[in-house]
Amino acid sequence: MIKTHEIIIVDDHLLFARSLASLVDSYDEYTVKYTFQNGSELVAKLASGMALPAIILLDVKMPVMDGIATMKWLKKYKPEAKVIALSMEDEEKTILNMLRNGAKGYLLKDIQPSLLKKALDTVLEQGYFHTEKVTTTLMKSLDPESNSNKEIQLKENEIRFIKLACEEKTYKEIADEMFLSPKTIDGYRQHLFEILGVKNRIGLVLYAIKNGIVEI
Amino acid sequence: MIKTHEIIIVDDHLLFARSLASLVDSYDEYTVKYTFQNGSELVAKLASGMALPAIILLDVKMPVMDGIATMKWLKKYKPEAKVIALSMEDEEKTILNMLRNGAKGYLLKDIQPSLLKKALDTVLEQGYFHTEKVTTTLMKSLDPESNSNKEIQLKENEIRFIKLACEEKTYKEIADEMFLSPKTIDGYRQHLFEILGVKNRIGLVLYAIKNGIVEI
DNA sequence: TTAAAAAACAGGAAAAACCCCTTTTTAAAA
DNA sequence: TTTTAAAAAGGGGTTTTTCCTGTTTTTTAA
Repeated sequence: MIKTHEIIIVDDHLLFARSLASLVDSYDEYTVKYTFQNGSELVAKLASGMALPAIILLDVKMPVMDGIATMKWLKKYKPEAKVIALSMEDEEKTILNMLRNGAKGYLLKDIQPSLLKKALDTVLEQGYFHTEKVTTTLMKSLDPESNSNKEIQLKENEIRFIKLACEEKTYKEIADEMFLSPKTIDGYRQHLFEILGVKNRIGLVLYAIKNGIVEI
Repeated sequence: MIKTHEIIIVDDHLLFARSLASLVDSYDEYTVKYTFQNGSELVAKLASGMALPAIILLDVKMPVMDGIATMKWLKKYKPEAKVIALSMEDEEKTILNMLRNGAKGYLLKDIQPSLLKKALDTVLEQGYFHTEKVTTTLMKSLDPESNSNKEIQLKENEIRFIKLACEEKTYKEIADEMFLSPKTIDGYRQHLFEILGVKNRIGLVLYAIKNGIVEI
């Protein structure tokens, strides 16, 4: 009797999710148990007692509850979960963020399908799987020369401010909307310029977009 | 004997392409003949005499030769091709562009997989298939009231200016870089604010990003 | 060639953004 | 309870952006 490993897929693009399920199901050793459209659905199920599958294939970019948020939850409540992150982008920061939160592997969606199979097998056998690309990124991040290694932690209000700053509003209007003094807003602005290394509001907007703080 | 219709999939994300193939192959009536990673590969094959498949599933956003470029080629050399566009984004402009170039259907990748089956069936039977979303977009674009129908044509210099405005530069610096008077730059600014319907430079930057004038 | 349109340029002024430095309030730690 | 640190608010200033109303120059087309 062949033992099949259960897989859960989390991806907001249903067509992709189901297609991927179809592919995974075509492997004898694996069977897709569920597909979810976002992290919340997965978390809800796990929280209500569902057993962990052998592997979770987790999309990074999702609305509602994205890959990173989901990883953080899993790290806290289900640290033994084996997660392979799936992503369109190869942004260094995102990759590191997922790995730092316990992802066992990171696959770009443009890989050869055979690599998925290999990734699944390897994660089960060895506990992790990383492509050349990810390994390189990892190495680079460990390089002390590379200064870009410290994660910037933004406060709740700062994020609220940034989001509003990415609209066509004046600081005065933002202050009103946040029920704060314009001077406080000015303080946020100044502080953010400093820690993010930007020169003006344009830089702030670009930072916000590049780092997924705002959707456009 | 069941007759199966041949499908070709074009998508740079191999994992998605193969997964989708797996899903399509699971339908009795359809079989995937090829998967290509970009428009060029498809075009090359067609140009060298390959017969058209029943339906082409064509990703919109691809490197090398994207969906729109591919549609333009097909419109010219293989106008009888039945193409269903696949896309992540529901940007009105892109949808219209694909349809204008002869796509028979436009599916967002977050649809229910069952809808794909329906789309394939319908395109074969009726020649086209459109979801509610696309129909609405179409209607809106035909509505003469909707002013958003006239494509905004930007001048060379305006585009140069916009690109620089998306960096952390002052208008003075931009003027220097373009060898123009700051007053001319101010004229560009004012004119662009008007025709693009934005209130300030932030709006301009957002417009530029949304419309692919700048890469971020 | 000439009239019209578009592009470049300007003066002046208000509004907004940006900057530095201080004080008050709040929250947490010793 | 006192000390400390951070968040919020303020004072007062410079620079940049934005806006309005023009003129001059260049380009386009009749």
